[in-house]
Amino acid sequence: MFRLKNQGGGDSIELDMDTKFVPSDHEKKIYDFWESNGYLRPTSGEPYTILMPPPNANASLHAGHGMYTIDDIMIRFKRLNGMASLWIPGLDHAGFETQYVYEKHLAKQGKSRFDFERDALYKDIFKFVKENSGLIFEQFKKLGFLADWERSVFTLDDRVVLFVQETFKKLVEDGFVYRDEYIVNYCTHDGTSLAELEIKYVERKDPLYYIKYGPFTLATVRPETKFGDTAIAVNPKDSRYKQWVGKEVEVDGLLDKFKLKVIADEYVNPDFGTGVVKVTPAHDPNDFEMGRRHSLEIKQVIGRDGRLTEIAGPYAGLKVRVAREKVAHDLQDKGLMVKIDKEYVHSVATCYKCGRDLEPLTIPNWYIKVETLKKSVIEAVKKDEVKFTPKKYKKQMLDWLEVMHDWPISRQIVWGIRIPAFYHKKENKWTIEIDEEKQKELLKNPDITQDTDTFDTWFSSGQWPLFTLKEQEFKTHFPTDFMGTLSDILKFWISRMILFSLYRYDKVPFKDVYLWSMVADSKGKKMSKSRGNVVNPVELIDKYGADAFRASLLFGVGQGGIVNLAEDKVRAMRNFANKIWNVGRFLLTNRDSAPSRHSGESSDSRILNKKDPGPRQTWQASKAELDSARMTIESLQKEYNEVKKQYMTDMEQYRFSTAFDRLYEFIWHRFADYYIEELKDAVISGNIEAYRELESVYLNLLILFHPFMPFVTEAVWKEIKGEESSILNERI
RNA sequence: GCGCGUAUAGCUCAGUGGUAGAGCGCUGCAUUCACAUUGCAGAUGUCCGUGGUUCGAAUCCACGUACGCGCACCA
Repeated sequence: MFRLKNQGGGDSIELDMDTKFVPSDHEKKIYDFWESNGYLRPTSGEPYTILMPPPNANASLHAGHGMYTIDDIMIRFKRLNGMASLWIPGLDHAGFETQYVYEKHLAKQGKSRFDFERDALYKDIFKFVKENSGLIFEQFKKLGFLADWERSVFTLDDRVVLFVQETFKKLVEDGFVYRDEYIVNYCTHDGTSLAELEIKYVERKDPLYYIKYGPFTLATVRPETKFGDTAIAVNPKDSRYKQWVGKEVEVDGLLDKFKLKVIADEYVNPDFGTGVVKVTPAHDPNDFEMGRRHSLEIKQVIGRDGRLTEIAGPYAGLKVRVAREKVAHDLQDKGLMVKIDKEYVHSVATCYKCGRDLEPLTIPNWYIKVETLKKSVIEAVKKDEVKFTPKKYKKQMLDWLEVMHDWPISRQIVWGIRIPAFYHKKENKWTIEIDEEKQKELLKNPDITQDTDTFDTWFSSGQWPLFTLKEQEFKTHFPTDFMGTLSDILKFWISRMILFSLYRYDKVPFKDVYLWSMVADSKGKKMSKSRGNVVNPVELIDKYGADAFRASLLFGVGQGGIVNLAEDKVRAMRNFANKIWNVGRFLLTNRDSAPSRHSGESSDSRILNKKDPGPRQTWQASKAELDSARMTIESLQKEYNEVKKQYMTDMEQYRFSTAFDRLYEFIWHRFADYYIEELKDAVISGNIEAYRELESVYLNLLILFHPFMPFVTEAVWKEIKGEESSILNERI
């Protein structure tokens, strides 16, 4: 720490500023200062609003979260530009994710969620989440984030739940929701269906069985589903099979002989396998579609438990995988197996969470019809009402919107917002009721039950911008200004936020979307536990300081997207923070060499008041030396102005890395290495003009640089301007 | 298969129609000086390949190759 110690008569001033910037000596203290002095909340001025992408409530900081720094940079930058920056944080209940974590927690105690009643389980998870939440905000504070924590919104807050249910009700009333037996990808392990986006496809080698099927031979990887076949399909243009189309053929199954209709459908690729497909509408999405087109019966062979149903006769109760091998074996025994292609590579739908194969099953689900709703989203994106940075995401968004299908929003889990749909057994109809009193009233009728499913998490978080602001703020703060978030949730989240916002408020939720990419290891490889390359940001922050960590996410980062987090880089940034600190130290040391000091004036105004002519200059210098110093000063001024101009452009265009690199280069290699060295002799021997110029440019640089490295800039600012001052009160 | 992007020093990446750049790493020198978390100097490159446009291409264009991402398909 730096202190001016007035000893004795007060004339001898001793400098006591550490030769090194030690982050831990400053960061906590500075953050507390910001927090207790209201710097987390907006000042007066034009509103600038960012809604923080809500992290999972029970999450703790991982490297990817570091990129929230971008949002903080914008908040600080705009504040320094005189705007009323408001950053509203929040937490997401993250339905499936969190329940998954909780179930692992239960498993450790030898329990499973099936041991609990619905309400008890919900309460337990709620407690679990409450106990584990808040940690991430503390870590965000370590990173210096200037968010208004008191306004934090949790996606299970009462008013949020109500709002989300309201949206559902409105969607139902407007005819955008339907309930249907529909084929979904179901994880039999996690016990829930997943949306298209949550599926992870993996390439895998599986045997492709060529089996005899009536007069045909056909290829399948899933012989065990044959008990659910309700047709055989060929391509209508396939001359080989034309004679069979529309006829029934007798098939010798494993259990008995049965008759199947042969249908013609464009879906069938005549070049694949034998050009003949068995149609199992209950267990294959494409077959399901074909089944719809041809009004085929749906026969469930696999249950939600992942085991074969009684339709499978002797195979009933077997798990899918076991059944497959047994069926294949038995087919072979009966001479129905033509050949097995063991080299067949295909991609398999797996659960993104647990990695197990998903079972396409038919399950009743609430669906949102997106055909009409997405039109306005496409239009808004095309018209740049929402702008994307980097630009490539606009195209990606539009491409995806084109193929966006109806969205199944029911999840068979407890942790989430329960769907406010009530079923009348006798009348066989559904009622949507969001009023709690009326819900109780309904449930008094023994023939009425509430749907046990909850909404897909993205159904609620997709409405994030609609329930984070206060009612009256919609006039002044909406659309919000900036949405900085991870690129991999572009489709999950960004698209839905725009959709819901346009649906309910007829406005886009934000003007700019900035997508940062994955934070990877030093080699650009994705961090993963299995790879063992996961970097814990907290350790880096403790070791090198928050500023260094933040800066390392910006320094030398290309537009390609991947951010390499390398300890070397963090260390280099720590060194840079130290450089900034030491420039301040140099200036303070020499503040007192300026001989123009007179007792009645504070040191601040003496040095910083440019109007002060410094009349008592006793410095003796040759004219040549003076001229040389003056020329250097002019050149510094010019160079600084140019740097500032480019900085402003970079910042407005969200080229954070470029802005940072430029300042880094200028501060270190021009300002410190060149200008200070050039003017050093003059300063030391008392040329106050040179001193003032250096200090003035330095202070301005601190302001420009503050959004990137908030702590060190504030720390030096306080050294120079006093403990109670803050760089956040300055304007660029 | 379709679309998008990337390819530059040992590593990670900037960059520009006219002499090839940074950080880290490496080599040498300096040091009572704000900073050794420092400074100065230095070495290191078929700027992915091929062809084209041009007075001139690492830069623009085409094709190819490799990698990354998105989408679709996957019986």
